Amino acid sequence: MSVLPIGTVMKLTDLTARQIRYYEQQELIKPLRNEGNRRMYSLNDVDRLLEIKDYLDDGLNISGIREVYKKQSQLENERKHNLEKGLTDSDVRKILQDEFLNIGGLKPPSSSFEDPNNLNNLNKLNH
DNA sequence: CTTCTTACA
DNA sequence: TGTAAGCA
Repeated sequence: MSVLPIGTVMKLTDLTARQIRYYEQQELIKPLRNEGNRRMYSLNDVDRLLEIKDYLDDGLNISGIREVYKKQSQLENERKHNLEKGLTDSDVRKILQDEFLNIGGLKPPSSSFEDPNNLNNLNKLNH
């Protein structure tokens, strides 16, 4: 996956080597190293660098961007975790929607809440 | 020639 | 962030 030397990435992102290495220090990207200790970047690294430029333009600082990616991988893990329990994204949305309706007391136990299968899903979700 | 690390008028 | 130095 990682085959691009820093020189190529510089041209592709219009960033200086200094900046690219600095963002690595800040753990915004994690390029691999080849046998000669040279940094090798993937296309995903390039995309991320381009993203970082946009965030910087939007006024975010390094730590702010770090938090964005942190929360991002956080949600990513939750999604995977739910999938492991047999719940698709649409299942989760449906369950969450039913919860709101019932908490508000605006809707008596409906078909969905009395459905054994949905109760089972709720229990899994509240793990 | 390209990249790496370290350091700083 | 830029840039120079000394290696690899």
